[in-house]
Amino acid sequence: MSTILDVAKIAGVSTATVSRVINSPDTVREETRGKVTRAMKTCNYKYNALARGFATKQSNTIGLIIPTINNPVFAESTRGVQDCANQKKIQVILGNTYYRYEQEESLVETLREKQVDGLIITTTNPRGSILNILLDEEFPFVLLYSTVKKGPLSAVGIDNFKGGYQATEHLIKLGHVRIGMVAGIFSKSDRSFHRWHGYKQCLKNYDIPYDKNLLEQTEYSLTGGRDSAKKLLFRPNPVTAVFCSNDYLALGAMKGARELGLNLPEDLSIVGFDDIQIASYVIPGLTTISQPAYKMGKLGAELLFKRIENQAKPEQRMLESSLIVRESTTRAP
Amino acid sequence: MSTILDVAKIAGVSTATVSRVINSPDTVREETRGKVTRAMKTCNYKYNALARGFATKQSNTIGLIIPTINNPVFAESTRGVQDCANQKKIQVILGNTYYRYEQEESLVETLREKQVDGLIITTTNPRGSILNILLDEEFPFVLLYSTVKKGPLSAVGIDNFKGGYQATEHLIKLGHVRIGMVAGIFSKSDRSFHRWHGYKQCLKNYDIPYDKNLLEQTEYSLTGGRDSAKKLLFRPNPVTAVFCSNDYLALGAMKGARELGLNLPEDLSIVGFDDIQIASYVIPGLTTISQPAYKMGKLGAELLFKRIENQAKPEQRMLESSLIVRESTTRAP
DNA sequence: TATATAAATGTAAACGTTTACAGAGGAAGA
DNA sequence: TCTTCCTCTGTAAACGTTTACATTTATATA
Repeated sequence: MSTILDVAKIAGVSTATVSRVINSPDTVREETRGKVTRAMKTCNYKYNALARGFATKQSNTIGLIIPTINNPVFAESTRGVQDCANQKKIQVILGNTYYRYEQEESLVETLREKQVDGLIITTTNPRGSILNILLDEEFPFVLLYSTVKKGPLSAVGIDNFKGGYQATEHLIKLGHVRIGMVAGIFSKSDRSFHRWHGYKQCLKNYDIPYDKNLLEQTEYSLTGGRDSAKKLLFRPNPVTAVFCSNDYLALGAMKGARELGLNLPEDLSIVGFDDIQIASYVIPGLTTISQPAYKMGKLGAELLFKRIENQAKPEQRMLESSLIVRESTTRAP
Repeated sequence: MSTILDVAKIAGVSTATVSRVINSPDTVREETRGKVTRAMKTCNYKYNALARGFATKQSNTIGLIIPTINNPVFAESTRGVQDCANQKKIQVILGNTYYRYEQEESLVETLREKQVDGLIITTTNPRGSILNILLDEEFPFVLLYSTVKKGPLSAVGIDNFKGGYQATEHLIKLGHVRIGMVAGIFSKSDRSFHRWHGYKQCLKNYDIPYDKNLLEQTEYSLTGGRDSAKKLLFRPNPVTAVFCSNDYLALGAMKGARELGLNLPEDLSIVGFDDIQIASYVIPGLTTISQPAYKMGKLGAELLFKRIENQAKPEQRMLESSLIVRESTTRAP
């Protein structure tokens, strides 16, 4: 592989000049520039961005840490991050934690060793120690799908409490009283925890006693949703509605209910969370809380770059989420 | 940030020794090793993998190029690649082409500048020039979801022709004659092209005349599937069954059919392709051709690493795909 | 104890850029 | 003509590792 030095020799200039035609062409005389570009062609020169990164201490690479790319919501925000980064000629290294905090820690470490310029993290545990370490060492990062609303760190998220509240209120207004919730494992997803809080608070505000037997916690998966829904339907005095902490759980719940011979939505109303694309294509269409995943990723990336570039102040951004009513919810029997 | 040199000074050894405790601890005396590790702690040493990459010309990074992470199939194989890579302490940089070949070319270039050790590509155009360039320059890469069956390049894929054939045969055996196909744009997806060939060949083998009006080509999306299905249903002498080139199209087609008031599967049988997770959770369950996406990613990565490590011979691997019959297909009316 | 061998460590160059600084040359102003 | 100021280019050090080779130290053998 040829280097800048080879090019320089062929063109009869110094390496500095070659570097300049690459990085700031306007500072070199047109004639010289021509010589250099021609020399590049003749020796089939390939730029070495790694060497540049080494020299400048800027890798032009960021790390993106998410629970799992399998979840369409995270896939969507990943696109947002990538699209924003690629515009700036920055690459993104992707890592899945599978909702395991140790994995998150080790990813952060590896990515920092790789000298990423910054990190975008959908954390599994906002009170974990890595975030503090990153803060202490003033390493640029921003939280995605964040539940933190203030403090010295950059974050973008939605109001999960409100989302949970809205979902529950919608069901209550349809006359439901036995409202179950299928949630993620709280220790693995703070978001789920906040949604549950919204659910609880809403019940309280409408004078419906909270029944802890109507909470099922499970892995974020279709099967998890299916099995949990079945459990809730087997309880004495079973639920007539469930609020699921995400759409995959909700889709699973639909399946579970049908496997028990129920008609949807007459026998069971279901609300999801996320508004993934497929939610509107399923029958009955899934009522859900929509959150702007792509935008979240894009905004997160923008925030990060601002932070990397001008040491901007950390800020938290709350995006709008909203209830989308489709056919999976109906009046209580 | 402290460097190996700082550590060396504190520990009273040379940088070579420090490097050795990092890379081959067993070659340094236990006592020295102790001194060094302690020195690392005291100055909070952080390893610089970028510098290493620069020195060794091995970035321990690979590039993964896919059409779009939005498609669950590609998300799944991305996981396969990542899981395999991370085991080897290798990171993966992800890039989406959005089915645009120029984007693919530019991604390859950028990633190579970043000195990735190899590439895994789900190409949009197997006859494009980049592949040949990569081959010429002996750059390690492997094709995923590949349609090439022989030649000097590494590739893993399934038999798309056979898949298309099986899907069609299934419909024919159910008595369908007016069988439409909703495919991707052939110039953007060779896979779709091969599936269509399988479809055509099968019709021929069963003496059903091929009607070019029953082919709809569209973007790979839910909306694309919906709109195309509607078009096919509005044809004179409309279809009683459609074979869709992927599950998203099929899910879209379901929606389209229902929007026209049809009952599924009685009025329209639908076959998809991919067997994405949601396919079995939808009502009616989607009959589809399953392909082992995770395995494909994993195998692709393994092949790549073998190639990087021991200059192994290129090889093509064909994985098994199979027809999964669910409820979305039934006898012709 | 002397020698041969093996194990542990050090020396210094190399990897391919960038960039602060210096220098050359030319134009413009006095 | 001399000075000043630009514009363009060159020089050389720096970035943080690795690694071939040389050297020292320890161990085994006679």
